[in-house]
Order: sequence, then structure tokens, then C-alpha cells
Amino acid sequence: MSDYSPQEIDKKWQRRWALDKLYQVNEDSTKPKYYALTMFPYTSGDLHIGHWYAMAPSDVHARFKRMQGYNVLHPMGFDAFGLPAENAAIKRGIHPHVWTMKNIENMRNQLKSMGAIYDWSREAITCLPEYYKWTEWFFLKLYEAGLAYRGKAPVNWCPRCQTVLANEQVVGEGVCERCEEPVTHRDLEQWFFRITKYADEMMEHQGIDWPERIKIMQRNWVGKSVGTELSFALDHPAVEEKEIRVFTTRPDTVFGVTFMVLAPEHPLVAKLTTPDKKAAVEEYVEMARHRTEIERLSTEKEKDGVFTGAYVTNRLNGEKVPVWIADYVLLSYGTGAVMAVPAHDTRDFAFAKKYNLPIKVVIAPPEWNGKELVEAYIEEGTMVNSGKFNGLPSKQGIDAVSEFLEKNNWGKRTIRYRLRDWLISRQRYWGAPIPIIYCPKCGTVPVPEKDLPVLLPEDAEFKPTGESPLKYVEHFVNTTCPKCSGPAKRETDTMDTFMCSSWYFLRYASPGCTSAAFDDRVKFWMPVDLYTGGAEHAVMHLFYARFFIKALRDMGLVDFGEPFTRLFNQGTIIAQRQKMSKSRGNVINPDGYVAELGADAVRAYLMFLGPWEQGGEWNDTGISGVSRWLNRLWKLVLEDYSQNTVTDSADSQKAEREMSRTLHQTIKKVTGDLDTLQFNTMIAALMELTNYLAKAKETGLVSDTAWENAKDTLVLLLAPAAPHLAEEFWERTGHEYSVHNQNWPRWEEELARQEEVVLVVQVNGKLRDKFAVPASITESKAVQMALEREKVKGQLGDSEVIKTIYVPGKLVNFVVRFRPT
RNA sequence: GGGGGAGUGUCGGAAUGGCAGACGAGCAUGACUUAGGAUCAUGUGCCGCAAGGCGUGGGGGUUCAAAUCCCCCCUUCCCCA
Repeated sequence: MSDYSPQEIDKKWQRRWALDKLYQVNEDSTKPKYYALTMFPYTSGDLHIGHWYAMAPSDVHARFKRMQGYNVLHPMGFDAFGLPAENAAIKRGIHPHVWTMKNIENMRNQLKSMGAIYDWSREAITCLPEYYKWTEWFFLKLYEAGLAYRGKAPVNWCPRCQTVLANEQVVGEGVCERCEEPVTHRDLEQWFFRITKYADEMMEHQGIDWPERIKIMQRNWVGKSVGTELSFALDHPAVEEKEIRVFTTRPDTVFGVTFMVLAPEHPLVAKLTTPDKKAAVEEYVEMARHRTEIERLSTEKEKDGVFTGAYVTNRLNGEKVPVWIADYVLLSYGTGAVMAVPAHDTRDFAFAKKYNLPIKVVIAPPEWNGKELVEAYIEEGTMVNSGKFNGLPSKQGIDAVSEFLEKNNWGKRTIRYRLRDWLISRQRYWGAPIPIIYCPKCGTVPVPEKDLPVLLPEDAEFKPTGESPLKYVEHFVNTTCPKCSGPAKRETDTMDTFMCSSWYFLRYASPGCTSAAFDDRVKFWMPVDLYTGGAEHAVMHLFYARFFIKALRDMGLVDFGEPFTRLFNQGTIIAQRQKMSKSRGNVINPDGYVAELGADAVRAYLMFLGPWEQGGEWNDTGISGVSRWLNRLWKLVLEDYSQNTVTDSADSQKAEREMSRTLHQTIKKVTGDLDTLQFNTMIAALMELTNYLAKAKETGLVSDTAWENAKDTLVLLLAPAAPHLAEEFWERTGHEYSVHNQNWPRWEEELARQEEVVLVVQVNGKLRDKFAVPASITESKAVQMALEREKVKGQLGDSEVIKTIYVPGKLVNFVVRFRPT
């Protein structure tokens, strides 16, 4: 028997599988389909162990489903447009296309070394014209459907880099990720997708099996609040506006308003401020400008503000209330003004206390005795001090007051969302061009479908000017209007790369389709049965992809409304107790481990180091443990077995029964763990089986056929986790290629059942003894046997047994009262 | 501040109301060996000579029985503001 040399085995089988097209997928409908998708990687350069952590276990699951008889699609591709490619161009003078394709080449080879069942003939690369042609097409479709529009919007702007930044590039306390300059805002004409049209539907996750946490994040992201927008009358000589509008979810408390607060940046502030307050107000506005939003909204920080000297009138009761400014009110959120009800809002309460503003109770807590509140009462209660609404439960008051406000034209019930439309314009080169032409005569004209793709010109210059590099490529910009054939100009912004990743799963299902973005094969494969990836995409990619599919559904292009039926988020893998990052220099590259210990050891270790959803720490001694296990397996499976002929057949029958039981129990455990993606305990179960079989081999009690059967079962169970080693075993033990085309072993409940169980005996819930009994033992027999045990007798003494608890096959618990001695 | 996780031996973790610590790492002792970061065997939660007692971040509760369910607190990670 030769030694286990994973390097050779890896290469040998990877070559063979590729040659035989073993993992090529077709739309064979004789088997149930299973679409297992892993989020595709960004083409950053090389694959680190984090990528393996995302991909190896999902490959194991896909392989398992394949052996279970499903027609499995488990594709791979590359998210290839994006900023880093452009930065590389600026920094090192390499063209983004060259940089990206080189990275893909490298990453593809690394991926191949993992031994996954990716069908490379279905690969999708988002930066190639054959792909982004259809990304552009989707833009046109959304435009036709009225879901794409152009409008002015503030964008993040770094004054030092002279460039627009994506939200993700604004880090920490609002600074540029590259130069750490504080980011400012600029107003630019931008393209948006009307994702807010789907706000309500985006909060629903009916019929899909997603982690609660992600669903909650998405609901919070939509941030629906039902309330009323109402106005306060303003009568100020210097101001045209005759009212200030506020939004509240608690119209039942409007009678309790004792002041109003404007955001310091509110356009009315300068006009409203009386001369005597001017200095203080200006000073405060200046100070607020230097605070971050986090500081401003933190409830730990004491709220401060200043009085403007102006007043507004509460229309419900005619009371004049002072107008303050405070930085806990943000202009960007809501109307930039809030009505303050200190009695029933925590922040308003603190503010009122600090500045000695009146606190007027309008919602009486149950059994309130008219005393001053020591803290804001935010719960429901009975309306008081509220004119004709007095005595009404506050819950009904919300409707009653809203109705009254509406009748008088002082307000309107409104639903407000935190969700904003999706801004897809990027002032960048390395993305799919927005297929729009601006004609002086015809206005905004979409590029006709037949003219797609709008190709990215190769000869752009990458200066960080803050404008799209395409703007300076004259042969790109200058074009003719598709309508009137007059001279016209192209849109020079490109699309957010999340646009590319919002439909790539459709492309995998339609490889080679040149006449459309996708074809009927999508009907066969979609929706994705299991989607796995990091949770960081909760309110970005996963959100956008859902929106996309809903929009396509409404256009009649697909017949389902959710792209991903089941979602699972794996955790993060860390190194040296920290997240891996290039700057920390703790990035683990899998290549060295693969070269030394083989792909199977890396795969198995990643599964074994902890629960997949928790992630964990990479650790060199940990992988050596797994590697040792594979070496032990090598010996166990390939060394000759010889039955110990001196044993009688009763012993050997018993041993065979036990072995069969262990096998069936392991099949059950491993199958269950693979279904629920609990890879760590699956590997542990396989290790246990290995240890068990090693002992059985030594005793040599079972027949040759029983041994062969046990070995084969082990190899089959191992096949998804360690595909190379299992294939080698399969060949060397004389089976027909390939192990990966075999059926997944089934267990029989009858054979997995224990014949003997260990019964635990407790006295008053404390463990006192345990002994083996037949699994079929009756309650009375079990109790009787327990009472006869010496240790139990000693514990019980002459005390009185009040109650006996029996859990079948598990334990007997005697509840006793000790006699006083 | 709000929302969501997590806290168990020396370490990664297992057990989701019923034997706490599966599996692996580490450590210890022994075997084999010229040698060992190899392999094999045995042991390994803590206190105790033992009988026994204690033990799942801390405190309280429910239960015959709690790592697991409930309440309060502490620590920590992630997301949002």
C-alpha cells in the first residue's frame, strides 16, 4: 500500500472529472431539480480562505443533493465590474479589463483546485459585453416600466480625491476610505430605480425560508411608519411660509406639544431667528455642523439646543409654542422639524428638563393621580387635557385626532418609509454604461434594443476628476439620436455593480443564450433552492435582487416573485483573533495548504472548525488534526482486512449487528446534518465511524462481506466532503467509476435502533447510578431494576418515595422525602 | 440609543428540557524508534486520599429535572441610526 499523497490524487481526479465532463449539467427533467447557489466572488485578485469557507461547504451540500438523486445546478462566475479595477488602473497603469481578466484566470484556477462540481460551461462574467449587454437591456426594461427615472440627488464627494464616492466608501465618521478626508455632499443628476414602489412587498417574506435576522434587517431598512403629517401655523413678518409641517406617529399627543424643534440646517432657521437670538443660534449651527450623525442622535449624549425667539401656533388648541433648534433633529430625515411632546417622548422629556420647558401630560397612565411625571410616559393611556378628545383611549385618539386634522385641512394621514429609491448612477468607468442618449430635440431617448450593447470604450483616461471618465471620450459621448438622427450625447455614467449581480443567477440557467438575457431554461431551474453567502449583503445585494425579480414578474418576464427560496448565511473566518485583511497582513491563502495537505483536508477542516453560520478562527494545528484523520482513513480503507477465524459465530453475529447499527445511525446523522448544513457535527460523526471501524478491524469479528459493506458506506458518506479521496478509495477498492454517481446511502430506522440503552437513575434529580438495559424494557421493570441497585438503595435509605418519573429508554428519577433521623 | 447574535474544560466546539464536555486540538504517561512537530495505546472539567462535593458569564425564578424555558444584570460581536 502506497502512502496517502493528496497532491497526486487531487490532480488525477480533477483532470479526469474535467475530461469526462462529469459535472456538466443539463435540463434533464427525469430528476427533481435543485439549484444550489453560492454568491459569486468579486474579482479582487486571489481567493483567500474566506472564499473557500463560503464555497467548500456549499459544494459539499450540492454534492450531497446530487447523490440523493437531484439534478443539481451549482454554478460559479465572477462579479467583475467595480471600483478596485479602476483604482488599479489609476495606481499602476493597468487597464481594468486586463487586470480583471488576469484575476479571473488566477481565481478560476484556485477554484478548480477546490474540486467543486462547478459546471464551467455556465460561467458568467459580468464585465464581458455578452453579459453586460443584458444588464443594459434590464435597464431599458425598467425604464419602459416606469421604474427608472432621473433626478437630482446629493452624492458623497471627497474634496481631496476630487471624486464621487459610493456609500460603502464612506467609512467611520463620514470620511473617505482612501484619504480619510471628511466627505461632503454635492447635488448631481442621477438615475434612480423606483424600489420604493415595492416597499411594502419588500417587507414580506412569505413562502421563503430565510434567517429571521435578515428578514428583520430588511424590514427595518424599509422602515415603514404609519402616522400623520400636520402643520403648525406660522405668522412671521419675514417669512413667506405660513406653516411648518411635522410628521408624527403619535397624533394623539398633539395637545401635549410645548415646543417645536427644527434641524439646525432647516432653511427657515435664519429667517425665523429674532435679532437678540441671532448670535447664539449661529454659534450653535456652526457647532452642529462639526458633529457626526452618530453623536447627534446618541441618546447617551445630553441633548442641547437654542431658542430661536420665534413661535408657531398649535392649531388644535391655539397655543403658541416656542421654536427651538437642536441637532438631534436631522434635516435629511422627515421634514426636518419635529413637534416636541416632552410628557410622552424620551428625548423631548430630557430636552424640556434641561431648558425648563413645560411638560404637559395629555396621555394619562392607568391610575395616574395628576402628579408630575418622573420620566416620559410613552405607553398607551387615556387622553386628558385634550379638549373634546378627553377620556378617549390613546389608541383610538390616534385615529380621532387624525380625522379631525384632515377635516380641517391641517394634516393628512401618511405612510412614511425610510427606504429611498435605489441610486444606480456611478461616475466611474468600470461598469455597464447606462444606455441613454440625450438629444437636444427629443430629450432623453433610450438606446434601441438592437443597438445594444453600448460598449465601454477601451481608451478612457482614469483621472480622479469626480466625473465619469467616459465624459472625455469624444467618440463615445458624441452620437446620433435614435429618433431624429440629429447629433446627440450619450449618458456617461455607468451602473452600480449591484445591477449586474441582481440577475446573474438567471444567466447561469441560460448559458450561451445570445438572443436574450435568459431563456426558458430559467423556468426549469428557478427559483434558487438554496442561496448561501455572507450576511453583509442583507440590505444591498439580497434586497436589490428581490426587487429585480419582482419587477420582472410584473413585466411578465418571470413567473415567480422571490429569487431565493432558502437563504443561509455563513459566518466569517478570522485569523489571529481578527478579521482577515490585507492591511493587517493576516490573510490566509489556501494554496499552500492545498499543496501540502490536499484540497480534501482544507475542505474538511473548514467544515469542522465550528458551526458554519458562526464562522471561526483558522488555526494551523486544527487542520493538522483533520489531516491526520484522512491519513488514518487511508490506512483503514486500504489495508487488508482479515477475519479472526477463532471466534465463534455467535460473537461474530453480534458484532455484525452492532456494526450495521452503527452504520445506519451514522447515515442518519450525516444525512440530517447535511440537510441542515451542520457540517461540523457531520465531520465529527464520520470521525466517530472511522474510530469505530478501526476498533472493529482490530477485533476482526465481522465477516469479509460485512467489512466491505461498512467500508463502502463510509466512502460514500465521505464523498461530498472529501471528493478526491473518496474517488481514489472507490477505484482502489475495485468499484466502477465514479463514486460521485452513486446513490446516497439510506438508513433503516429498524436497523439504527439501539438494542440496549444506558438507563440513568436519579434521586431528587441528581445522578446516582446508570446501567444497561434492553431498549424494550417496560416502565415497571426499569423502576424495579433501579430500586435493586446497590448505589440507589444506599441513597434512598428508608426515605419515602413520593413520585417516580420514568422517561422511556432514558432515565428513572425518584423524588423522595428524607425521614428525619 | 435601537435591533439581532454569542458567552460551556487549557483551546475550537458537542449536547435545545432528561448522563454536561461528543469530535478535534493541546497536555501527561507509556510503546515503537538512531531520531521525531511521525505512529500507536492510556489518561485528561475543578476540589478531594477517598466517600463525595462543585461546575455551562453573574443573580433570581419555573420544573421531579435547566447549558437549554422566564426575569434582572454583566461582557462581547454584528447591523442600523
